[in-house]
Amino acid sequence: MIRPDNPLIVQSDRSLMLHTVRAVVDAKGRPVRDADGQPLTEEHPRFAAARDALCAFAELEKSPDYLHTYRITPVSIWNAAALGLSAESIAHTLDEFSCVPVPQRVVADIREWISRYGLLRIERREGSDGAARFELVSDSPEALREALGHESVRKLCSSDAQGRVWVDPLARGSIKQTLIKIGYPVEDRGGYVEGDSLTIALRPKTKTGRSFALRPYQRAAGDTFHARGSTAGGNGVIVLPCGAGKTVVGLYVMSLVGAKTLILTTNTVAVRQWREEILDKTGLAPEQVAEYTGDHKAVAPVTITTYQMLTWRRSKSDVFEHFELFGKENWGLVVYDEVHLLPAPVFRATADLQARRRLGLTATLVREDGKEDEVFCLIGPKRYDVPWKVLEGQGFIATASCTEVRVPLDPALKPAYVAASARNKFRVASENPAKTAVVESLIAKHAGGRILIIGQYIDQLNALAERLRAPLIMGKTPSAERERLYAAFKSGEISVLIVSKVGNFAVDLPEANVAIQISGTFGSRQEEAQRLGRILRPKSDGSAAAFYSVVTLGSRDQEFSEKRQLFLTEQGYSYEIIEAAQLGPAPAGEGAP
DNA sequence: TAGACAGGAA
DNA sequence: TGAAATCCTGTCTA
Repeated sequence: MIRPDNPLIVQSDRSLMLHTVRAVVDAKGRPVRDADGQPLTEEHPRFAAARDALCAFAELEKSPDYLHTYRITPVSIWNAAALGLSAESIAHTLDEFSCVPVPQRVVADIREWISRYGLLRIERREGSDGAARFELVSDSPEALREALGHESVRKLCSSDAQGRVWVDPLARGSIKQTLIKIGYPVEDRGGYVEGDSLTIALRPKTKTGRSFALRPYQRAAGDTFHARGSTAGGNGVIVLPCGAGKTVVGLYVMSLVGAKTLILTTNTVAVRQWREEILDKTGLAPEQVAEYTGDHKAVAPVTITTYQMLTWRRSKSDVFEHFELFGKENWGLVVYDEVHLLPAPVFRATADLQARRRLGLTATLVREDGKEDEVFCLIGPKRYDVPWKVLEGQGFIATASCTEVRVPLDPALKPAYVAASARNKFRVASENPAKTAVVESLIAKHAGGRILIIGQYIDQLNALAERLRAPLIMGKTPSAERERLYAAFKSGEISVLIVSKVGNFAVDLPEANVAIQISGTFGSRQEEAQRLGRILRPKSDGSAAAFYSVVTLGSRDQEFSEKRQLFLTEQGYSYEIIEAAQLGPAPAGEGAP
């Protein structure tokens, strides 16, 4: 059936095209034109509903102004299957929003993939000697035969005289990795070792005396993950926006599991923050919570460490000396903070950890290295997520407007840009000095606000710092100096702070309400999300936050900027695009030497 | 024993 | 695609 009022087109290559706008028509169905004779458009009335429905099983690929492109992939479908979506409900959603018939091929693919989820299962069998054995089973003999047809699978298991297939307990992870590569996401019902028990109680009041209660979505996320009585519970990933309290979800899951816990984070600042949160919000005593880092290698019932610590090697050919931490205690739960950054060697270690409960926490499942399938089979499927806009609506994160400001390339740089090799063009465009005037205009526009300026290149940031006479924090800045500047920013003593990539991680500046991005990593979607996250803490006066991305018009800078925006577009943020000229000239004298 | 800093790694 | 930041360990100083 053709329904021209619908916004979606499903193509047979499994890409989805979603119209964001439609033409405005008069009573007779003729397009309405503006004064210049251009057809008028309005937001498509079904766009928002379609976007929210699609994000459950498709990944946003491109998001130019009028037409968003999604893609359906096996992993996106399997994550949906793990959340309980059926092929019928997905097909129904596609059909509901589609303006032309949905290709049967696509529906058939979705059916095929969904049917493969859980087709192969790992089941636990108690041996006569009481030891657990793991059997690879399937309701479909052909599927099992096909899987065993692969040499790489056969290596990891053994068949007995009855034709039953036993998985080597140490290969429980690697066989799942192997099978997902050939299109069989295994459902692991092998269960978990309980680990040494440890009572972890959440306090009704924090140590600092503030009342503390789980937010509804935090409780729901933890409960869904834990889901007692189900062998499916106990592993998987919880996806929540920056600033939505992922640590608290971690604490809640720890209290539900009630066992010794190993927590892996990205850096030492995060290690300390986790420890403080645990001591502040649970009944655990300081000696029960240890930090295992370069400074201080302690192991306790709850131990927090970094990925880098675990993956450290004396030399390239050497062993990972700190992997033994995984075996130092009888852990009942392993928490992976920022699971989208999990380094490859930790995947290997995690493959051996399939008998432990595993919780991944992240703001986005998307990895720039495309290892989503490894996260899926080794940590687990997505168990819970909340769209950013939903939390915004409930007031848990601040409202934000996103604006992309396009600046022409400084004429003086044109020859350099043209002459630069493809790889250098990006840098030349990123460091476009014409961006300075835009930044000055934006600062003037938001006078009285707390403004963060975020960039990638130290030279560029240095120049800007000098011109604006604003302090700059970068990697080399000693931690004492950093803390002093952060404190001054929080107290309002300084209103403009320039940060390099250090600003991507673990900076808690709840007061910041304006962020201006002047350069960023090639096409990193999650970096953009992190940076917006910096200003999403709810403001005490409930005011909105503003995010600006300053890019050079018609350059590689602009191309990558489009890619960076994908994730936030998926979450329902739209970028208003303006030309630098619309901001008006930079205020005279501002920051002049 | 703590802090500062250099060097290497991914 | 490349630059920057981070972390680790080890050594030196006070």
